[in-house]
Amino acid sequence: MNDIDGRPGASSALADETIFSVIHAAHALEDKLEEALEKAHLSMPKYSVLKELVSAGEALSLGELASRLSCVRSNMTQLVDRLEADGLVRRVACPTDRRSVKAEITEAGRDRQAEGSKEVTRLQDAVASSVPVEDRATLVRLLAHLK
Amino acid sequence: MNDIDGRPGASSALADETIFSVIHAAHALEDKLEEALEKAHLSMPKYSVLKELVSAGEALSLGELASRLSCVRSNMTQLVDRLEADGLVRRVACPTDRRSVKAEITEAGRDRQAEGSKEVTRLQDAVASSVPVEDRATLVRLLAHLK
DNA sequence: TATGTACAATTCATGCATGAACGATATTGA
DNA sequence: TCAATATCGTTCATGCATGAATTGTACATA
Repeated sequence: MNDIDGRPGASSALADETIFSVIHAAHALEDKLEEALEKAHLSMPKYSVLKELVSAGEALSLGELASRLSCVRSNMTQLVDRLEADGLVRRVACPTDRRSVKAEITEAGRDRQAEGSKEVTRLQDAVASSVPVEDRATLVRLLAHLK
Repeated sequence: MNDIDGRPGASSALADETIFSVIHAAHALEDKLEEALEKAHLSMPKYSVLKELVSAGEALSLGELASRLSCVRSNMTQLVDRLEADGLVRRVACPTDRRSVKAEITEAGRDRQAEGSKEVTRLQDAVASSVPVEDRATLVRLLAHLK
């Protein structure tokens, strides 16, 4: 006796506003993440770039970075501008393709990424442990589903 | 035998990147929503304001709108600027408090909100029906949890 | 009543995201 | 070889979000 309004699809305790609820919940999570990273003086986009550079283990072109972080190139241009101003990254010319510019992480960048990572891990643990054990498998499944 | 890395909290198939997965999934959902609303020539923030005004059934002060949509006032100032430029809303002076400005929806605004609502409902149904029946209760529970 | 405090909206600076237009360089194919 | 085409990064215009500073108004109380 759910599906009160009789619309097909809106059944079984899935409210009319589920989409907004999910988005809202994610935003709340995002805010927590931003808050945690702030302790390391980093924003999420900046942290993502540093993390990518560290895990790649080498300098990456701006286009490659944009592609890996799923954003447009012009965004990466600005982001790297800011990271460069912070001294966390530096632009280096690509020797094999003169159109391309690579972003190389600096020592300061490495340090900041490590600090950020600590904070992220802390939050990660807190959030993970707040998810009821019996719901974890479902969460993972839902996530895979909504890809 | 989960919890491979042995960190407390990071257990039972909850990967190290769960936070990012959730945020990423929500962003994907958000993109779909933006895409749907685009058919009604609306952005999510604009739609939210119109929806709030319709459901309130009366003009609301910018501060009230900001508070209901959980954003800062300066943001609402700009948003209403754009909505006003679109002819979907109009500013009216508050008779009882000369500091306050109310946003009143126009006829065009009402129409657009209705169009947007149709698109949102369509997407809502599609998403809802893509969530496995046996996972729905859990989803609702998780959402309530992450409030 | 005058004054200090609280509150409303705005403006400004900044960050982050997009897409269009552009110049420089690579690559392809006639 | 050289003209068309594709790709790379940048710039610019725009939207949306924040917080700080400002202006105008309301209100409490000394």
